Amino acid sequence: MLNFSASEENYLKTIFHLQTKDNNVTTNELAERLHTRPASITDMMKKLKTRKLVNYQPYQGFRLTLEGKKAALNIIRRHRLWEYFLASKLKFNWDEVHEVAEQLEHVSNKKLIDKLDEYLAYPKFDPHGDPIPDTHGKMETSKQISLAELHLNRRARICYVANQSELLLEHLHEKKIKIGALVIVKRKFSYDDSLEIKLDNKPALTISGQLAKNVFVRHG
Amino acid sequence: MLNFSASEENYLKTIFHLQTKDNNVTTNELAERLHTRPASITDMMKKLKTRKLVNYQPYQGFRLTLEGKKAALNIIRRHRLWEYFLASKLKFNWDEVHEVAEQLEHVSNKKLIDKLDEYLAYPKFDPHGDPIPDTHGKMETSKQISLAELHLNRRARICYVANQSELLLEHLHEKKIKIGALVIVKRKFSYDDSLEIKLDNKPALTISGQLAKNVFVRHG
DNA sequence: AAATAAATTTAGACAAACCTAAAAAATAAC
DNA sequence: GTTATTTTTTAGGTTTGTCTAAATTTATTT
Ligand SMILES: [Mn+2]
Ligand SMILES: [Mn+2]
Ligand SMILES: [Mn+2]
Ligand SMILES: [Mn+2]
Repeated sequence: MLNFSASEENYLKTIFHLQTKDNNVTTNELAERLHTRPASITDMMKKLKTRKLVNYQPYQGFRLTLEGKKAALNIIRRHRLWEYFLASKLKFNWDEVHEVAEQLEHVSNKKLIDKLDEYLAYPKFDPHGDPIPDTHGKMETSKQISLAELHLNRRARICYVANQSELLLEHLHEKKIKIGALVIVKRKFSYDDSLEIKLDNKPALTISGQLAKNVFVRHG
Repeated sequence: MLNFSASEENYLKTIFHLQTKDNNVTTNELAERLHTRPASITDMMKKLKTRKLVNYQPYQGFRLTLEGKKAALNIIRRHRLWEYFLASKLKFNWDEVHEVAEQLEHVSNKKLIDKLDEYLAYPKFDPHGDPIPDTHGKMETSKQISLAELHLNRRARICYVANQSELLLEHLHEKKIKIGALVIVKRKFSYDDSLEIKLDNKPALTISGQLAKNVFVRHG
């Protein structure tokens, strides 16, 4: 595994998070996410291309090569292991760990990370409910469950919406419920199966049992 | 506490280690220690001077201001706490921790370090026997003892030589025993009070009881 | 299909932290 | 007290990663 600068690592990691099966990442998208200017993205893409970490053709966007993906998973592994350490050992709140892990993830020493993993007893998920890649880049693809099935106080992420009718999508928009949001079920009312949930740590809101059955999450 | 770049932190820390009560640090000395060129040192001293972290007059060498010393102690605190963590929690060997701590020390987040300190139960010495500064920069000034008094297998550092006769100094030179070296007593022979010691983890050597009584160390 | 707008790339600069080679100052040797 | 040596500084470059402004390409409107 080669060595990357902190900047290169942040680019690789962020491209990984933005790219999907069928869509390349665009220059503006990445610039916004990294709080830099589009010109800087182009500069770095040229560099990462010569290092064979991204596939990139001018004006066509870019995506990680296999090499690039391996590197990104390694950085994500470090980030999430440190987040787990901060929460479980140092008693940080789960919403304070990200900022610190952003720095710790760039300390590159394989033995350090593997020993940390061992010390933490090989955790499978970070404090946000995101899966932690192992040494080989493999990670849990926790099965999807509906919000109705999610246990109380377990963090999960919204990943899918079933039965995507106009009305349902509109309703989700109203309630500001989005794919990728962090969700915690705080109370369950068996009277009508309604739920009190928290989204991205914002004030609680109540949703109907019907809605809960159509919103799917991963890891709870 | 202001924010420093990793480079600035390395300069500050190293000046702290090199400066003594009466001697300023010289350009060449620092360049050699940091594996850079003298010209780079001059560049950085100008910069640190404008930031009021060092006192520096061209050609006169330099030393830390009070501000600079405070900053340096903070970096040393981080370095040694991480070394302690790596050795005590992650089961690194004591001679592997320094390299990793060189990277971790630059992660600057006060809460992280204070929580780490708490988690480690406020250790007073790092795995090399060097004292760990507390939040205010205070640290143990472990009392000096002679090598003859040092317990078996306890790490200590040579800090002083009593009765500095020509012969003694020459003898120390022969045996390559230097101030600052890490020393561990591996065996004690009561027959003649001679000791078998290890210096800086190199092959063991034997020294006489007379020599041991005149070489002083801190922390065992 | 032309015109307009948006996205992206290029050109040219800049700061941080290095470097080499030359000049200047301080020390040491005659 | 000159001369020679060592130390330090200055001058001028380089690399990495950023930026702004202008040019170019692609996408969207009419
Ligand atoms: Mn995170
Ligand atoms: Mn992150
Ligand atoms: Mn160390
Ligand atoms: Mn140490």
